[in-house]
Amino acid sequence: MTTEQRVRQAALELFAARGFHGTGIRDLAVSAGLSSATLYHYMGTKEDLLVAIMRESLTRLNRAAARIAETEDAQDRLAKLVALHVMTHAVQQLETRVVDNEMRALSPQPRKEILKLRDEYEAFWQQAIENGCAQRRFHTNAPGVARLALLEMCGGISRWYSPDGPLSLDDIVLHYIDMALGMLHAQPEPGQRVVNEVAGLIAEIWPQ
Amino acid sequence: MTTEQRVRQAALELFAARGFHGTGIRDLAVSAGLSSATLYHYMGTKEDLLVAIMRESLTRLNRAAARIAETEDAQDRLAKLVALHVMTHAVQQLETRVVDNEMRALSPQPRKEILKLRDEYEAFWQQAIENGCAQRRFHTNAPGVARLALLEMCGGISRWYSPDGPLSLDDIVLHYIDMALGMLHAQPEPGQRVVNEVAGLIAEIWPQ
DNA sequence: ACGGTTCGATCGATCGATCGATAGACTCGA
DNA sequence: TCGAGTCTATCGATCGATCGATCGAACCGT
Repeated sequence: MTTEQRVRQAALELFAARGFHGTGIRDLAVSAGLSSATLYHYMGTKEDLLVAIMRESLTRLNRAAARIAETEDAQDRLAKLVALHVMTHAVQQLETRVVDNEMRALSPQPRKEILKLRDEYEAFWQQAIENGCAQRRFHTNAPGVARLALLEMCGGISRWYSPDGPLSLDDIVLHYIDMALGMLHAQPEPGQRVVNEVAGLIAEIWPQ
Repeated sequence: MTTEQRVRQAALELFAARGFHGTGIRDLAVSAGLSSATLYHYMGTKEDLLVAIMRESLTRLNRAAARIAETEDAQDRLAKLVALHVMTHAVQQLETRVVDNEMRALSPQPRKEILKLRDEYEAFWQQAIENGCAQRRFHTNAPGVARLALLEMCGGISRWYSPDGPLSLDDIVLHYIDMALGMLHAQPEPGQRVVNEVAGLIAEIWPQ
């Protein structure tokens, strides 16, 4: 791992655990194994570091969502979005926690950029829900409320998921798909096929 | 409004908007219309202020949930919990944002106390869900996952609700009840009666 | 000897918290 | 009624610590 990656990783862990304002430059330095001065050889300001973390996370999410948006079948498409959101919020837990909680720490200019990326992502959900409603596969009078409720429900997993829990991530994802389709009064969806597909997509977009 | 209440209100607004670590003593003082020294005549440490806000919010929530727990009918009981959670997270938006986001700012001792209150509250949900499953009114293989998903879904409203939105709060609550029962594959529940009941309960426990 | 890395020392600003002082309101014995 | 003593509320000044950030000098592989 390069030094820059170590800095990034340290920032990710500390921002997720203590928040942006709760993390000092010296904390970052200790965690990355550098002096606080050397830190500045690899990054700009502390805020630049935060923005870079958020930008990368949201950009990848959007890339994945754009691929999923090609799916024709309404249930499949929503199920894939749910799987993507739940799996990334579980596995890329630190990134998503930072994205979801530290938006307010951004100054106006970067905030605008990051908000645009987030809105772009939410639009994929809105389209998927409205598409399903138009096809009479989903039934809700308030697709906007449904979108917000779905996103909060699926994203919340980043607050509690642990790989050591009693259920496998696949099982959890299947439950979420079931609950999401239930929320929209849609026919249930077998699911495991969808989970496998999305897992492949994630492996492609979040390489290691 | 007493000075102490003004301090509390200023802290509530600033902690919710900028976070605990993002709020300085001098910010609090300006917002409360006092000098930073006078602030300490009305409060202990900054953390004491945070703990007091969290404790009051969670204590009230538990008092309301305990009353709802007396409800026999499973659908009614869950619908009431949903209504309570959604309405408080919408109306007492600042309090609930602070409770949900600033837990990590607490030092170990107060955190223990606050976590206990939160666990107490979540137990009411767990019991309501398991009770419904035992009566074959709800259908899920993972009541624990359902509880977490429901709480995140219902609590997320504190991130976006505004009284100026297109839907009335009552309508939103009805949608949430519908979605929650859908998630558990339960029979739908008329609902408005439940909303009115819970609104009365809230008015009793959060007086103004 | 050169360029990419590293760091100790330090900058001015701000942090949470405390100090002593002061002004006013109330209490109570003379 | 007066004055001494007490209590509450308030603030300017300031404490030591830490904040984010910068500097010049030293290090090191080539």
